[in-house]
Amino acid sequence: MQHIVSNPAPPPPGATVGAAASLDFPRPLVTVDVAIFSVLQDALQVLLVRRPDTREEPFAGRWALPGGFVDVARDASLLDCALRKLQDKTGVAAPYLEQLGSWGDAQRDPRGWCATHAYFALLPVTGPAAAQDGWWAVEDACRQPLAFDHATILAAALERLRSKVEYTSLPAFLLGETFTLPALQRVYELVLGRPLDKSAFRRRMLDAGYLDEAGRAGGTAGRAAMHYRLRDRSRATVFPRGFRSGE
Amino acid sequence: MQHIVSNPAPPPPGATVGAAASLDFPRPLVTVDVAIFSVLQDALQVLLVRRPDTREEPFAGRWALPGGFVDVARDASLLDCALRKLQDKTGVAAPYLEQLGSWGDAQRDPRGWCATHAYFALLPVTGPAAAQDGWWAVEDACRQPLAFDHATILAAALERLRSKVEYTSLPAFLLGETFTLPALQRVYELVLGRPLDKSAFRRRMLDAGYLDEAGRAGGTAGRAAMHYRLRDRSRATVFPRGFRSGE
DNA sequence: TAAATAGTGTCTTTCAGACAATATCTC
DNA sequence: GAGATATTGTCTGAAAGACACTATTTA
Repeated sequence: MQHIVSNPAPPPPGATVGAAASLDFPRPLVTVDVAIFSVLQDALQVLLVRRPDTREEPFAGRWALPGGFVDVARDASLLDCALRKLQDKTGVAAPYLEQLGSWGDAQRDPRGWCATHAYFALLPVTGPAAAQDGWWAVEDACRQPLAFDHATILAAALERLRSKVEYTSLPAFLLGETFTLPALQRVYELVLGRPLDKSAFRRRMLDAGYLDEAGRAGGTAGRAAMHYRLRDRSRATVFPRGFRSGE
Repeated sequence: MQHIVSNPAPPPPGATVGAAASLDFPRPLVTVDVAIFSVLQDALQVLLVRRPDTREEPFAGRWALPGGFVDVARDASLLDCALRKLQDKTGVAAPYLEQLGSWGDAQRDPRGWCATHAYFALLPVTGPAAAQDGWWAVEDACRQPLAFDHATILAAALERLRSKVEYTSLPAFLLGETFTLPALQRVYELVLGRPLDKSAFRRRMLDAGYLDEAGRAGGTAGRAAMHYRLRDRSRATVFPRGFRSGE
């Protein structure tokens, strides 16, 4: 049961030459899409873009996740492609970025068989970028009719995010360089949609040993909170258990 | 998820059909690979295939994960493509199959920019299929030099499997239609590489409520064990906690 | 009846949630 | 000092590991 792949068909765009006769078959379209999350106005938000409004574009004028075709000349890898999209839309170079999954079939894009590679990114948004439109509270974004199967992808991204927030340090990537434990707890609560116990929360974060103290800062009313910073921004910390074990 | 299905024309390779001028650019190669796991001879094994030994094939003669190009004419989706590969190699139609991730860059395939979509499958192997060569104990397979970046993919598959075995019912898909709790525990131990406590294990499995009794059967020495069957073969069960919480 | 394997009971430890108490900040 | 917020301490209940015990089968 050896499986020889050779499918005599019209030459693909960009087909190579020489001995590569067996590569002469139709290739799917290849795209990357990114679900970019942040916390703005005390809510979890996602960045959407409008599809170009030209006649020949599919889903013209619809809202969509940022993304587009892989450019084999510019993108060294799928990850690089995702980083490029992210840089284009947000100016952020190195956020938390994780591969979510792939969706590929003959139907999802009217232009032909297309496989998309979805990533999700977490980043803090500050200053003018926060005013940029395109930020949607996630509940609103989910109610919106999105281009392609982006509603499915967004739902999967949210599900993954909410699931991982139960047992990882992911929410820390939604905050800036330093942050307080109460602020972090608030983000956890926003994503999870339920309140957490203060004492248990602190124990969890501190015992995990993934935070470094970064000085005390005042400013608001009440006692000044200790600031912390991530010991390692390159990866999330996995806690030994999730919140509220059973239930 | 309203989804406009209109596929006006097959991907025009090189052609400029109507307004589709923007599709006229080089496309990556698109493949699917599957890490197929089973338990044979009291060990976790993975199925490898030999790359064709012809001169013009990359990695000729090397061992590799089963896989190959997506065939846009035959495969309705990436998942269908994975199922086809699986059917070809094992004859099994509906095993546990999960998407693992994508690896795509300009370097991994000498034939050009290539994105692969990796899946992993769990299935029981019985009768003659067990004699088929290509089954490798996972430790041996990992030591083998594999084609492409399949060593990376196999390592990721193993990591995912081992990680999920800590808190899901995945190992049950490595066994046949019915099985005993001692047999199931043995599979957990094989995958995890450490012994588990009998009492705690049974409590866990039974409390999760994902098993149905399937009659008692004797045969071997000692007391006859109760057989069980999965209540729902379409999805794995997630336990509220993992084994040995901290540590 | 002995050996082998399946299945149960119960004690202990661990740890997360609840919640009360204390500390420190601004005004 | 009052109000607001941060931080700590202690109790309690649930659940997993440890391990000894009981049950049922074959030889």
